[in-house]
Amino acid sequence: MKPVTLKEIAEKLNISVTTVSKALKDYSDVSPKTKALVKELAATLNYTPNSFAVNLRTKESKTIGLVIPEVVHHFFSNVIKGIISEAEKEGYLVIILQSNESYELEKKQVELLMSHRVDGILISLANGTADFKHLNAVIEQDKPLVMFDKIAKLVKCSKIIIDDQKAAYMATQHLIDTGCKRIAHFRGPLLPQNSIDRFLGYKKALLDNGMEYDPSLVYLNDCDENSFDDGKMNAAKLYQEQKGVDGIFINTDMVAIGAISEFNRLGVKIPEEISIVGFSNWFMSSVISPTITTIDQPGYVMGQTAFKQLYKEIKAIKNKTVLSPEIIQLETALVKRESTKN
Amino acid sequence: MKPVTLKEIAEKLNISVTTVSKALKDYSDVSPKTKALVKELAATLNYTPNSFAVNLRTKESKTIGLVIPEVVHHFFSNVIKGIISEAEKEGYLVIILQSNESYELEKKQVELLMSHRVDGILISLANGTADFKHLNAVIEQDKPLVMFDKIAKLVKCSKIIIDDQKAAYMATQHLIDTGCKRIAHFRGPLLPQNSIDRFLGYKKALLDNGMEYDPSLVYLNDCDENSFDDGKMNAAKLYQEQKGVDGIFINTDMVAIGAISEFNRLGVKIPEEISIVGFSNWFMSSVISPTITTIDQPGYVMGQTAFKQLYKEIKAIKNKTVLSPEIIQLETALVKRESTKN
DNA sequence: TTTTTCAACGAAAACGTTTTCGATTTTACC
DNA sequence: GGTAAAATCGAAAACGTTTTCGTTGAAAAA
Repeated sequence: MKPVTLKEIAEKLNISVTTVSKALKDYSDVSPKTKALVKELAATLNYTPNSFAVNLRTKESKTIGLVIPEVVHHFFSNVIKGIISEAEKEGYLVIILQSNESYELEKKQVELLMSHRVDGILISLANGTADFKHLNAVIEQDKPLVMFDKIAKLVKCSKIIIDDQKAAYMATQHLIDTGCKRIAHFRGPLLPQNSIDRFLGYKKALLDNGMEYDPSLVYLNDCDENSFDDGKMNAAKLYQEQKGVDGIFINTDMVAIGAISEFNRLGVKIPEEISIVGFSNWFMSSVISPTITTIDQPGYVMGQTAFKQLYKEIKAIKNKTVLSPEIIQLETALVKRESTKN
Repeated sequence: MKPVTLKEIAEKLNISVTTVSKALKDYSDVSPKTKALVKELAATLNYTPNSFAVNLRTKESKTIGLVIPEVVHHFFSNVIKGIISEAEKEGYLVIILQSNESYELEKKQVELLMSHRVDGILISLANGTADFKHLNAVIEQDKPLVMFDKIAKLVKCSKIIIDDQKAAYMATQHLIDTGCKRIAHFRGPLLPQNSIDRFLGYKKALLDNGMEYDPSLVYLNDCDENSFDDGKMNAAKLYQEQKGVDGIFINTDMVAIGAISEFNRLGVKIPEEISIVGFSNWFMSSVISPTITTIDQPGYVMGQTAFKQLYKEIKAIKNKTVLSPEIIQLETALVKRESTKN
């Protein structure tokens, strides 16, 4: 019933706890015979080390924390999967917490993870987060912290990102290349870095192609999310304003799907009357009608990379070596589908 | 730099570790004055208890494990979210592991969680799992185990499920009510209980309505997943066989989406030529064209309920009271959309 | 033979808490 | 003043490991 301990094994074998512990860890100063005896008994008794005690001794728990804005989300699901699969290879477990795009909650979750003494923290910021005390506190305690996707440039830690600006440029350029003359942008919320960078890429593409940048063609969301309804609302607004828009670069596929749904309802033909490019390449975008041209964002690989970097830093701290933060940029690609003209 | 300990607080205040510990936990045998002193110093030093030591002493970690077949999955994402949000209320953290629909991996993950001594385990079985030793091992060690959605009837533990048979009956009845005369079923993999129950519900509905049950109209998947491609392949097969089918009840929305995609490609009109009912009410089903009539499966609530039940059992074990396993059935509902007539 | 070396083991401290139980001091009461 | 009761504190054991440092005995070298 009660879990077996080293002590019990030691007593049954009439040797010391020390020797049992060493035998199981293949120390060189225990004879092959006793090693065999100990290992055999441990196996038959189904011994597993008490990880609470091990943690206390070694000061590490082989557990990391992950804070993301939202679990029910195609991109983040993929990131989670990448992290878990990579962590597993190194024997790490992952505790997942949500910020629900709220700064307050994010702060609380980070503190919770710190109090549980995870070995490191992986985080993608809430859209509203503009204060970084809670993150700097982590770094000051010498606990590895790696940010991914939604990052803060001002925090001194490693970051795994894509080149949002370049990807947005690519997306906008594709609209231009396929004949769009007046291109709007659904920008999403104001704050997060990706939103800013995607906007900048959009603007740069327009200017580089000698097109006018018209601020009134940039549509913001009401709240800090990127929802289906945001897409619908902005599409309805754009339709009503009749500004002669023939192409839209949209911040996120989910919003693009909302927009398409609204345009379908209004009888606006895509891509004949309006071309649309989304962002992220959610699975859904490949099955909706029309299928959506979008930017492929490598969530799974981003998760893997983020963990690998965190792991490097965890090891570095154990060896008391200092690692300077790295910024790792992952490649993106344009996926052409039906929502833009050939 | 190094975390503050009780000992340090005690030394600074010239009192014993015991008193510090008790002061922080509001024991009645420490004076209000010292309580105030201790609490103040603890706050300014930013003291947080070393959870490794607490775990070792109290033999609990306030952490539970969750094993699911797949993270990138609309239904399971919602379950995860429900679990995390409910766990948070009680101060529990959630470690998530994937089985990738593999029995071997599932077994390994459960053992991993046991060796990390989580306080309880929540699990939804892999489709291939037919041997339950790893689960019975958990129960024998007196560790609370709650299964949800994909369960094994033979394991003596609490289960949170829906009435798959009833829901499938409802779905099939709706096809019949809207005029379908020859109804096929995409059954998914053979093994898991839901697959069996949904099939039984389908069959019962046919027979209750005086319709013929034709086994050749039941399509299985190639592998243990329920994928988009399974839907495409089965749809293609059904189309090719020309058996006069005018309605299909499909195991899962993802498969239904695959089927619809294939029918769209083949020019088969939905619902005019073939009506389709899916299962689970994935978000995607409400935006694809045509939108899919489906069964709403309450993932979020299922997650919440599963944690609540697990929590009850964790508390019970702490109090050394015995709780008999409960089977909790959640309600489902038919969501009528465009893929069925009227 | 004596000395040196080495293989094999164990005692004990440490990690930071929690909790029991006994000791001491203060207060209340007669 | 003396006694009983209550209030306040602390010593110490315990949780189960890991690791340092000694100790022992036997084998090897002198």
